Amino acid sequence: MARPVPTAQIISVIAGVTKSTVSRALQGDERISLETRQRILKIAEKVGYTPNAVARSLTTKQSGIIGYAIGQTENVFFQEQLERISLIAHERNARLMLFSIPDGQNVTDVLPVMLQYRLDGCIVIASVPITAGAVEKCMRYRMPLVLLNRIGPKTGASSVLCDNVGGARDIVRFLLASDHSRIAYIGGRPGSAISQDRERGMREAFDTAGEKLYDERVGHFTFEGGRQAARELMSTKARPDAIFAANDLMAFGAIDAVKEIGLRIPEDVSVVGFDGARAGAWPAYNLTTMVQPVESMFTTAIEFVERQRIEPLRPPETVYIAPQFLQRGSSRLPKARTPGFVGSPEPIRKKGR
Amino acid sequence: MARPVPTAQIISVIAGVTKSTVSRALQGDERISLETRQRILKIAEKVGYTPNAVARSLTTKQSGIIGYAIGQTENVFFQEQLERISLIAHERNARLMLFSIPDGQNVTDVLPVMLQYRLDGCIVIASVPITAGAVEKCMRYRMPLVLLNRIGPKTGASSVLCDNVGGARDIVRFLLASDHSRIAYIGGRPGSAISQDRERGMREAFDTAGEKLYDERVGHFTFEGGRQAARELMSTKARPDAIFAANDLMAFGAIDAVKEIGLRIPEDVSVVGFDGARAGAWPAYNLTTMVQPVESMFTTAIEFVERQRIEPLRPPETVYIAPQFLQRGSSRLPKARTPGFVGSPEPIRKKGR
DNA sequence: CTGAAAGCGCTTACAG
DNA sequence: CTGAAAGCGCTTACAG
Repeated sequence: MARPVPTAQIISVIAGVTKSTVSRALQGDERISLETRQRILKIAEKVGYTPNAVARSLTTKQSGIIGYAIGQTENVFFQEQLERISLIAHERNARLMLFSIPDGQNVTDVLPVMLQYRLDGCIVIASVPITAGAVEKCMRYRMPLVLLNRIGPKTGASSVLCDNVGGARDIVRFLLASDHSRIAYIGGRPGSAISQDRERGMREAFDTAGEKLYDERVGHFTFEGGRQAARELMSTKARPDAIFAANDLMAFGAIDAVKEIGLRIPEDVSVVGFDGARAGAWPAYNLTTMVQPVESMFTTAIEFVERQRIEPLRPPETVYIAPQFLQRGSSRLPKARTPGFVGSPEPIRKKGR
Repeated sequence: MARPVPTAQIISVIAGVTKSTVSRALQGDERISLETRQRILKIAEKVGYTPNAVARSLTTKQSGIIGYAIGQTENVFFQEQLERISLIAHERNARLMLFSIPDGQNVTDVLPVMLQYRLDGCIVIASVPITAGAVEKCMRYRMPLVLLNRIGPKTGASSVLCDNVGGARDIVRFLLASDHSRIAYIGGRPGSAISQDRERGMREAFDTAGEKLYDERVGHFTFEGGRQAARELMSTKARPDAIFAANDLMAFGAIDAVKEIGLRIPEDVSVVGFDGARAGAWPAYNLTTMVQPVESMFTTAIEFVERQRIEPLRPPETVYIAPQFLQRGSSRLPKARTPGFVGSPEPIRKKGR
């Protein structure tokens, strides 16, 4: 009943070999005779042996655990993806340890715990503040750090970004190509890197096209922010005929605001977001958006952790991955197919900027 | 530059004591003289020492890690809460290791990994299937198992549940008290425990009141299911004047369906959900709902893990925690305040049923 | 093909 | 008040 949890030691006794042999056999080491290996496997199976990962970690100096730091943000996009992300990690033989950073705190506050567990690395989403000191400490402890959607302070951390600049640019190009002439923009949190990148892409697209942004507001990436912004935008005499919100959450708020005023989407105004949040698929929103390539972003992040672990002197890397345009019903179709605009570019990767 | 990660060993050398003393000093052991303790603390600080939790786990046989198994469900309610949940865990000095169970798999499929890490326990949300075999294996490995929102197979796992029966009952009572006479119900996934509990509460309330359920459909807990169900319900000659959906996601779908038909909420029909999902706060939904007491549910789950670890022979426990009614705009107000209905019961706990 | 030994970095009875 | 020693359950050069 209360029999002890089986160890390699007891298997070795049963098999009449040493635990070295058991350890090797369990790892499928070819140097152990097939006969012995099979015998040991069988015994392990029978006693219900499960290797102790803690002990293994101690000797191999690999925990097999990657930290994943999420922030207390209202924009739950990356939380929505968590099951996917966790699955991707497990497929790559990594476990995810979750760290939730409360508002007002930053990575430094949980760093001690991360370090204690000797994590193989840590992935930090954009909404979590990080300091140069934290990056340095991670380097000292050789814990690879991968930042999502932003470049870190000091060059000690790798970065995996959605191509926010390019994505925003494509959205504006799409809106222009679909005969919108009064395009308004709702920006995110002014300080944030994502916000700045998306805004830059947006402006570049207008410049390139020789067109002008019609109006703009700041929505702080929140639902209410987007709602309020849209309310203001739509209350002018000559209303915009398109709203590009820097994230989906604000776009949802904007759509609700537009409907509250009694206007129709997309007949009176097109609304486009950025992210690919779930609720965008709901009929109430049916949101045209630029989908972040979560799958490849996360796979890449884990690869970065892995590489850095194997090759500690390898310099940190940065990669941009193209988002995918998803056209739904919240935006007007182009009157005529404009060959200039490519709807859904292949998700290509580009190094550097 | 490439200086090694400091250990208790090197601190002991610097301090001129043994590592036993260092270990004790760092734990604040009163038996070590204050002078020595402070000296060691200072040195630890200076060299940037971080204890190795892996090594500690090996000796203490406590990993400090709790598994958290989530399913591949469309209903992201518990995913939305993940940052809260992770925070609660950290506050109680536990780390969360995430396990994502793909559709069609169950806990058994990830159990080996959970066991390998010698988790202090594992919390499993209701959407993840679990077998009696898995429960047994956890017991053999003395890994406490806590099930959320359902009772496990065999009595080897503890359970923490939202009082789904009582919550559903209160919703029906509320609807009856607010002068609805044709109340329809959209059920969840027929096989699921949550679904059955909520349905039972619903029926009990009608029986007790001597009233009858007007109509019903099955929505499988999905957005589309709720939408389709509502579409059908509302296309009858004498439409329901209230819809109670067994979860918020279906309620969202139902609301969209109702609006698509051109009807108003709550004037033409009240819609009430169950869960307390974020989107319920958005103006598009503004959903009256029964909020699951996530905070206390999770705190309790961690406490259960903790207790069972300390006292392995302690029998598994089951607790029901009252949800909290949240009235928003999707439901009609009672014509007259009915003293019979208590809107927001205090979140009380009751043992057993 | 297998074993004996050392070691990973801690903690904790047992002494003194 | 502190130390010497054993042990947690593995892995992995080094031998043979």
